[in-house]
Order: sequence, then structure tokens, then C-alpha cells
Amino acid sequence: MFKGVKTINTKQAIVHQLISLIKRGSLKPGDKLPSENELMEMLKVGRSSIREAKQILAAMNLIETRPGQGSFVKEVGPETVINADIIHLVLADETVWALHEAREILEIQVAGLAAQRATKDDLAAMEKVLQDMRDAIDTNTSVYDAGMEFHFALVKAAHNAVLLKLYYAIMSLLQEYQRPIYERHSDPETELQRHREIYESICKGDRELAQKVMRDHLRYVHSITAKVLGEKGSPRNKQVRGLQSSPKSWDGKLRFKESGDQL
Amino acid sequence: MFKGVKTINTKQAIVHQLISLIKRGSLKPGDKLPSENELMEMLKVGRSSIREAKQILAAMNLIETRPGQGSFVKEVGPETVINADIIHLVLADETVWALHEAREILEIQVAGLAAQRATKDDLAAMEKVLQDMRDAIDTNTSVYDAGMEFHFALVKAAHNAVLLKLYYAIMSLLQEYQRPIYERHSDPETELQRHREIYESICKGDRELAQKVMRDHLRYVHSITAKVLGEKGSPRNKQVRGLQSSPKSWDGKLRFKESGDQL
DNA sequence: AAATATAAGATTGTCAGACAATCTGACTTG
DNA sequence: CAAGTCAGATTGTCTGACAATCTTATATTT
Repeated sequence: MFKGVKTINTKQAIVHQLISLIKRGSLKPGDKLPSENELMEMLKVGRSSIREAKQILAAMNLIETRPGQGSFVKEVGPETVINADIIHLVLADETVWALHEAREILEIQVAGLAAQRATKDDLAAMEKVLQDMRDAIDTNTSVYDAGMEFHFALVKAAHNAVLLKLYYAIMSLLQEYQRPIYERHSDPETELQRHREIYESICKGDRELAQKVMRDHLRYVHSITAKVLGEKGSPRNKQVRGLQSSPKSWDGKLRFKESGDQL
Repeated sequence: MFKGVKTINTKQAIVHQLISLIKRGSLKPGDKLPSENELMEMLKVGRSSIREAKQILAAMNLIETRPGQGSFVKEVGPETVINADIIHLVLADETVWALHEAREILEIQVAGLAAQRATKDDLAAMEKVLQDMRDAIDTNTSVYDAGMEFHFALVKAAHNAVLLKLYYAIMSLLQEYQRPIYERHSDPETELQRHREIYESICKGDRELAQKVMRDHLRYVHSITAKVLGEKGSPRNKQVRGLQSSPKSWDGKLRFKESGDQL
């Protein structure tokens, strides 16, 4: 019946204003922000509010501030969304299955799309990555990174930028777990072979086939990590109806800030 | 050949120390941090450094600070790492079809999971939202928000925090396009009916059925928006092999900072 | 006695001024 | 021409002060 009243915070108002300036292109990557003293006069606020707002923006990876020089707008990329500093906090065993499940859902469908949409360039890129894997094996270096790039090349071939960024978010987290396990418990040759199979299914343009191959591959990957970590806390393939453990990690309310410029 | 020299920043040292306290469990979710004055004495630093460090931690979603009460450690989940507040910056120029396709991929699978995993509480929450829709219709107010909450309740029932966060990110963007169109071109009664069908399919616990119902629903939703917006740029259901438009939005490299505990 | 109003204390939010540390660029000097 | 020096700009940090907000205890009223 009653709507929430927005009581706007000074530093949050500054943050919102700067974000919207970046969003609309008034501040482009590389641009220098006004100095803190200038902003004080322009916005009629104290310096501490300016500074705290800038700390927030810096934590969001939107700006970079160099002592003695000023603050500069950074390039906004998919990695901006990921907070690398606290990834290790989140890496609890209970979350591995959640990440893997999300990956599986995305990538199986993505494989199907890629089979339908891959261009000649996309296929060439994937083939090049396979060659990199071959080289890595021959020089006896790690195959993991090349394998990672193969998956990204595949997701790119689905030609959906949203899916690409979501996939990036997931894999940034997941790879921290997988890499050490994977490098110890997998055979590079069969690894290459598996990826080549995926590649060939994409080449054929057969959606169902690509999905099936990808599903098999991800199940295999998961089986390796699961063997080491166990399946702690995973509701996968379990019937949990009737249990009342509902993670209250989010309250279900939609809160959208209107991005108008206050102040 | 030469290694970078680490020149440690006061507020960054504070941030790292607090993070490591959280990491090792000395500070558990719900705990109250010492007040700013106490921290000043404990760490022998000025209040501004304390405050700026706390702004950073708050931006990371690690703590929550309430005026007049103090700062409290928040629950750390997989979703903490993904910054939903600025994901719209990254996705700002993506087209509607890419968002909708990503949503479809996620939510169809999510519906299947929810059918398998929904608890009594989950089902009760969904039913309550349906009642809210009913009330909204009777009071002649917008049904859109309630409809949105229904979808979130459903995603919650899948019991995968990662999927929930990704879904949130997508819908934050998509609803900006959808809301105005949807409120004009949809009938509230059939809208409620559609959502009730989804709910019932979840109740039955039938994975395939839930997926089918959800697919139909999303196709319908998309048909409405597509009718108004057109299908600009959508490769959906089109064979684009042979075109060479490859979006170079990401370089495929993974970059991670190592995070040690200083101070 | 119970409900309400008031006051005190603690805590965060914001402002202001000062000085230190760092970088840039121009100027000086050998 | 190379190196050193200095001034100016900018951020980093400290200190003190007051306002705004919340909690808790106390007093007041019904």
C-alpha cells in the first residue's frame, strides 16, 4: 500500500551520478576525473564524501586513482563484474556444485547455438586453440589454459554477448577450483581428443549432437572434481521436496534504483 | 627480471586484514565490527582510513553498515562476487534478443530444477505471489511487479545461488525494455492464468512438463515484445554460418590478482 | 500497570582544515 | 645535454567537530 521512501545518501548520490556519466559516455575510459577539490566545489559537498564515493567506484573497478596524478576512468569489461579480491572467500566446497550446475546449463545450450551459428572465423579460432593445445602437450606445459580458451572460443561462436559474459563470470570462479585438481588428474592426450570431438560436432552444425557431446564432456569434468572433493551439499539428482532448508540469501524483492542524477 | 615493489596502502591494509579475519572465521556473518573509534585505537590509524576501508568492504558486499548501530558482517555467498549493480554497464548496449535468449536458456532449465527441488516453503512463497497478482488485478494496479516476483520465487526454488544471481542480472536489464511494452499489450487475467499453470507444473514435480510450460510462456512473452520492437539483429533461428561478424568484446584471457594478507 | 514520551549514550554521516607523500613539468646547473 | 632542484597539483592521512540515527533506560501520562 505504501511505497518505500528513498532517503538518498550523499556519497551514494555521487556514486550514482558518476556511474551514469560513465554510462552515457560523458566520461570515457581513460578520461581524468576532476580533482577532489574541484569536485568539492562542483557538487558542494565535503571532501570525505568525494573520497568515500571514489573508493566505492575503485572497488567496483570503474576508476583507477594514482597518487599525485588523479583518478581515471577504466575500461569496462566483463571482468569488471567480478570481484577478484574476494573470490577465495566464496570458494567453499558447497558452492562448487552450484557453479558447475550453472555452467552445465549454460554451456550445453551454448554448444547447440554454436553449432547453428558458428562462422568460418569462429571455427578457425577454435581450430587454432586446438593447435595451441597440441603445442602445449609437445612442449610439456600446462594444457589447462588452452582448454579454457577453447571453451571461450566456443561460447563466442554462439554470438550472444550476454551469454559470453555470464559464462565468464562463472568460469572465473570455477577455474580456481578446477585447475589444481584438473592438472593432476587428467591426461592431456585424451583431453585434446575430447575437445576435438566437441569441435567436430560444432563443425557438423548438428545442434542435438553438439549438446550431447558437451553434456558428456561436462559430466566427465565434474566426475573428476567430484572424485576429489566429494559431493558435499549438492542437491543434484536428489529429491529434496519436504525439507525446509531454504537459503535466505536473497529476500526476493526487486530493488531497482532509478538512475536519475540527484544532487 | 625485476619484481614489482609492493608499497602498501593504509586503507588497503585495513581491508586485507578485515578480509582475512572474515576468511579465517574470527568474524562470522552477523557479527558486529568494532566501532570506528575503537578501530582507530586498535589499529592506530585515523578515522578516515577506517571509513574508506569500510566503504570498500561494503562495495564488496562483505559488510553492511547501519547508521546509529554499527557495521555487520554479511553472509558470503557465490553471488557476492558478482556485482549486479554495475553489470548493466557491461551489458548496456546489448540487444534485447540476446537478453531474452539468455533468460530462456536459464529459466527453462531452472523450471526443471525447481520441479525437482522445490520445498514446501518454496511452493508456499510462489502461491503467495500468485495471490498478490490476484490482489493487484482486483485493485487495478500493475501486475508486472508481482509477475516478476513470481519468477524470482521460482528461481529461488531451484536452490542454486549462482543461477539466482545470473537471473537477477539478466532481468535487471530486460525489465527496462519489457515493462512498458508488457503493461500495454498484455491481459492481466490470462497473465495470472499463465503463471498459475507454471506453478502447478512445479507442484507436480514433473521436470519435463515444467520445462515445456516455461518454454511456452517465455516464447509467448517474447512474441509480445518482438511484435512491438521487431527482431533487430537477432540471429535466432537463422543460419548465419559464413558471415564473419565476430564480436571482439573480450580477449579471452583470464586475469587474476594474487591476494596475500599484509599488515 | 501499561502505554507513551523524553532523554542520554553510542555509532555512523558529513564537513572542515591541515600536513605528508607522490607525480609532473619547468627551471637551473654542471 | 644530462642531472639535479624546485614549485605546483593531486591524492593519502590525521584530527576535530557537529549532525543524524538508533538503542536503551528513564520519566511521564493515562
